[in-house]
Amino acid sequence: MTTNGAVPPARRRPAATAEPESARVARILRAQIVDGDRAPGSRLVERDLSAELGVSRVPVREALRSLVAEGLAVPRPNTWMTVRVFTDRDVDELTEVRAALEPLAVRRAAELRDPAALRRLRTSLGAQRRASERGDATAARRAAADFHEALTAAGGNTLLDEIGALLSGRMRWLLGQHDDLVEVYAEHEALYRAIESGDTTAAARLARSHLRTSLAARHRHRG
Amino acid sequence: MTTNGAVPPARRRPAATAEPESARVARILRAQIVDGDRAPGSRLVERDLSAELGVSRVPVREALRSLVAEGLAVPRPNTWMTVRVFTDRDVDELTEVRAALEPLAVRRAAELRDPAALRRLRTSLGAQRRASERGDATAARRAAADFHEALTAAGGNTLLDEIGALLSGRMRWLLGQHDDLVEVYAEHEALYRAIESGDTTAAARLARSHLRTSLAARHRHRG
DNA sequence: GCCGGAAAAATGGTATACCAAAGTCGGGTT
DNA sequence: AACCCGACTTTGGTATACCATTTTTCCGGC
Repeated sequence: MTTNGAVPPARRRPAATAEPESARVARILRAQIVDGDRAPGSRLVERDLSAELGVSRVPVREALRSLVAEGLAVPRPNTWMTVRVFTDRDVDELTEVRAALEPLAVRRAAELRDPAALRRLRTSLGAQRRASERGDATAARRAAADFHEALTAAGGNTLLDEIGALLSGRMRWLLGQHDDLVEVYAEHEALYRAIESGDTTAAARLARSHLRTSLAARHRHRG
Repeated sequence: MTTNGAVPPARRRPAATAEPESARVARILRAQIVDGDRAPGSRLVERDLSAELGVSRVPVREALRSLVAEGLAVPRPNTWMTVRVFTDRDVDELTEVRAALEPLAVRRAAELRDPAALRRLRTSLGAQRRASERGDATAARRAAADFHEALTAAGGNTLLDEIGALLSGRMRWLLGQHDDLVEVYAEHEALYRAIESGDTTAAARLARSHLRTSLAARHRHRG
């Protein structure tokens, strides 16, 4: 049911297979979900997605599993999955977990001050600044999410980073909910400076206040 | 290459399919790994496992993905996975994360005091007591791990519970490393009592000291 | 005997086709 | 209008085949 109706044995990727199809599919679907192209609650049907993306069911299955793990898709036994509908409670839970983990990661980052990690932080920070200056909300959100991922990575704790990956999808969705990009940027920059200067106390404190700010922004937006 | 050499079209599950095969396979492999039946570093080959467990490659793949997510298997691009070899650093990282999350879960559990959650805690606690009294180390470890999972669930935070599931495999492995079951049981019991009585402060404090104890036990064991 | 590289085997990734069980949905009945 | 039942849909599973890459084996040169 792919696009071929005449090609005999089918000649696929003639070149390098750097990234597995499943990863590519996951990336596409993830982007569509966090960008709102796929409405919360809408169906995610394996066969349909296979046809849409021109791959077989196998990689689609794998991709959907990943999305479930990231909390972006909700499976129901023997039926189609749906795009997750986030509730206020989900946000509260995410905030609670972030409040426990981010100060930890940030403190360790300020202790380590790993050059490569700092560089990565600077890169996403710069992208975020440029994007928010030219009013590109999507790019700014993406960069802000990148910054958060760079942050958990900078803590040097692989496990913490793994959990960060688990939270990544939710974070990107959350970032998509409020649009005070300038405020977010300012706080990220302050956070970066505290880390760069090795001020562990200030870094942890800023991480906590950053969390309060985003929570306040959300409440403001929802009345 | 399965086990059939004569069975014509193959007759599968004739009965209820309550649990997906992939989940069953994952459960089997997980148990084998944490119980040490599969040596750290040993190969996990899809085709071989398919044949061994009498299922096709698909559910085996899914199961292996789960194990990777739980940190019990390590994938290498385009080749077989291996059973994870845990290092001291892995333990330190796990401890760091647990130190951030468990006091949180335990404090919330003491606030909520949900009857069903308390019941579940009591159940695993009782199983742990009985197992350690009769010297059944494997059962005691299993019960101790169950207790920990019940603990994260008792916090009422779904996301926290999800992360708990992610750490579950590592936790079970870690529990398998030290054998002072009686000490672990005593601390779990104290923790339970603090939660049941709603003493949030004591609960959080006990969670932290429990962590210190298990870390000390490990150092003792490794000189 | 040892080393390095070519050939062979192993292995994951993907595609197709089918089947059975469970869930969904719509229409008819009361 | 609520309910029940049957047809359709969809997932989960199995079997088979093929390719590309990696791993292993083995053989000849040094």
